[in-house]
Amino acid sequence: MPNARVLIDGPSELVFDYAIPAGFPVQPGCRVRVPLRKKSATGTVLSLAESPQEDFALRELESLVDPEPLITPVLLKTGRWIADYYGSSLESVVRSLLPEAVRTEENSAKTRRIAVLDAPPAEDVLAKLEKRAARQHALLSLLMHAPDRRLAVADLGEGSNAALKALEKAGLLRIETEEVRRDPEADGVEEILESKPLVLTPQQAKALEVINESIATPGKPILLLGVTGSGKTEVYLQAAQHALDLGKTVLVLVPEISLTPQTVQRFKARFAGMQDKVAVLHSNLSQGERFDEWHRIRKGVARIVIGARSAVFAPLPDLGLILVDEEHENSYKQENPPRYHGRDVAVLRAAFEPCAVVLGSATPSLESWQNTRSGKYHLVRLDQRADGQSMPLVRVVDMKLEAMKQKGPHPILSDRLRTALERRLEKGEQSILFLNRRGFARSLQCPKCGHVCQCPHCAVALTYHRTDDRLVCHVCGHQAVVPRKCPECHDPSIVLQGYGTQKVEDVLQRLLPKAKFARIDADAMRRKHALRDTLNAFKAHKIDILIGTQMIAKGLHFPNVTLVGILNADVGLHVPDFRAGERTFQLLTQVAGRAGRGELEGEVIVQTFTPHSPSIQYARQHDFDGFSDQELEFRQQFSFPPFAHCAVLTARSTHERRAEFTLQTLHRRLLENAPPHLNIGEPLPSPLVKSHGQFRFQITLRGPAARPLSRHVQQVLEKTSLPDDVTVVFDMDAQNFS
DNA sequence: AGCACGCCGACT
DNA sequence: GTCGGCGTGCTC
Repeated sequence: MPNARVLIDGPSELVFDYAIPAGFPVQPGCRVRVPLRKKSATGTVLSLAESPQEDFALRELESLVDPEPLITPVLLKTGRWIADYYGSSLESVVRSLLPEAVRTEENSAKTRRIAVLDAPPAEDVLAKLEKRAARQHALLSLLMHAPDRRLAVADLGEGSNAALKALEKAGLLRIETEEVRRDPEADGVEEILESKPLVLTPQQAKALEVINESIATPGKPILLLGVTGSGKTEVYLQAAQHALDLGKTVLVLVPEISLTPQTVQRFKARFAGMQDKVAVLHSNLSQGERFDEWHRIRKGVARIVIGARSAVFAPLPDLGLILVDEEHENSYKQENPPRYHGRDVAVLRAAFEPCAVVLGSATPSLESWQNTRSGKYHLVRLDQRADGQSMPLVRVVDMKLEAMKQKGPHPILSDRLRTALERRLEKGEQSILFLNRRGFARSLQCPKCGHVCQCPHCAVALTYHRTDDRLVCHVCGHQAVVPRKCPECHDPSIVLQGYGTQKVEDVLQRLLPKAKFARIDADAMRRKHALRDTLNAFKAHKIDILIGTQMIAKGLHFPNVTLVGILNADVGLHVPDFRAGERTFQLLTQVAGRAGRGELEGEVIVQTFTPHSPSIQYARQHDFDGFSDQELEFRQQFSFPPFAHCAVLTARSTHERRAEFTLQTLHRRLLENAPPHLNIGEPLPSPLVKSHGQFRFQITLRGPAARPLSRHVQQVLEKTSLPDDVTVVFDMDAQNFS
């Protein structure tokens, strides 16, 4: 007799075997109630194991929480892989596989009561009621004229309850309950117009053919490298249609729902006629909505799921195709346990299912790119824009020269960009200005003693926000009042240094008083629907110039935009991260791709203090191959990803010394019995030494093989007991080094 | 001796 | 997480 191996809910990572009472249809992935000590607990069946001989009698499962397994075998297998590879607890993995809203027993489908009239009542009955029970008579006549002779009880108005009960008792009507979907999109004001498939270019058609073949017979993952404007989304849409036609389901992953509204909208528009077959998963769903969407997916009612990272675990049956849009985005990496990479999990799940998987990007990650070079992935290219337009012309402006010309240390706008903006205004065309820093000024600095106002909890300068006249920490959100004089030397001439989106808006408004501006950044978009409203206003040309942070970098398609200005392309280039160059190249390419997407030709102006950096020059030429060639050479030379796996072990604590000491202890143990070719870095302060009031130290590890690296670190962590006030975090395949 | 309190290990 | 065993230390 096999037993059920059960992971008990709760933070304690308990795995126990239970005997299965006769007649219990238990399978792996089932939710069960089990006896634990004197109480009962809930848990998840991980596997059915043949009796492991123990010296005590196993206790029996109490009951099945759900009649069928909630986790499919493939997802359970994927979950085990994640726990092992990323060194995360099974508990955290199951939490990802089964959202809180699904696991909580109190949650259930929402129902409503319906009054049903099976047959119209006899005349004499009606006549009798009319005299003696006016309310009952009114209800009956209402129902007789209702569609299908059905009405929701809730719609019958207050005070109908007694009458309703009487009618039910008399057998004149029935009360049914039916499930109602809590539709996350129900309050969506915007009308979605159904779109028809477009005629594909030969390149798109070829790409679609390759994907369709893979849907029929899953093989290698496909990397779809399509330049900005090449029509990747149309290929996605038609591939999705093909999978649906074959009776299969489709999973679409986007970097973050709120940042890619247009991709989501285009899917909704194409499949508008089948609203109930499209499910959208994102972090803003209420518990009830998430419960309903999840079960609609699991039951196979929803055939297309669009969602961010965590949607990679959507329990779709008959999965035929996974699309990972903007696969290079680092938001696919989860920054809390389990620290998985959504794109990598998608590739893994596709292999387990098996189904087709397409990774799409104009600027693929070097990891995926290297996989096409080694033959692990299949490469499909779209190197022409779908509308036949040429790529926008990119001009680079050296801001060192501009600073000399304008006789100021940090000019915001070059003459060239300013003239270009004016010309767009005259012609009635639109512009986008990109600046990767929000707020008004980067920092507040005293010219006398050099003191910079810093966050008391984090090792960063506070940013001045003019709208609320406060200093704000962009790491932890701490706010402070603006000092009148230098807190250090009491000099009153303390001044603002650098600039952010708020200041750009301010300066431009004075420079171009006739232009209409809007700003898109985390501060301006705090209000619900603010982003959607602003984008719609921009689309309707109620705004001439859009100023934004990276929120506007991707996925936006505005045909009337002919100018894109990148104000400071250097931000992000000089951070201590080996991916800095890659990120800058990706960002510049993505932002530049917003220009010239319609009939009109696009122009991009890039302002930089380092005009000759490879990231900027290759982006200028729209040359991904050139960039990746030289970048891969550098990565290979120094054994960085994609030629090695890179992980970070961080210790943090409010006590600086204890965090450092703990990490030193771990470092010593890591050096013992290390697997071959594992490069273990020295314990060093993190680039962001202090954050949220905690001091952070880290060790970087690099090795040719992922498993030996991950297992070695896990073994060391297992045998090392940590002080209570020190938190240690292991981040496998880390994307973020600060 | 009797009991409150807190630590720690086990829980199938 | 939660239960209970057990040692400590204080009181009757």
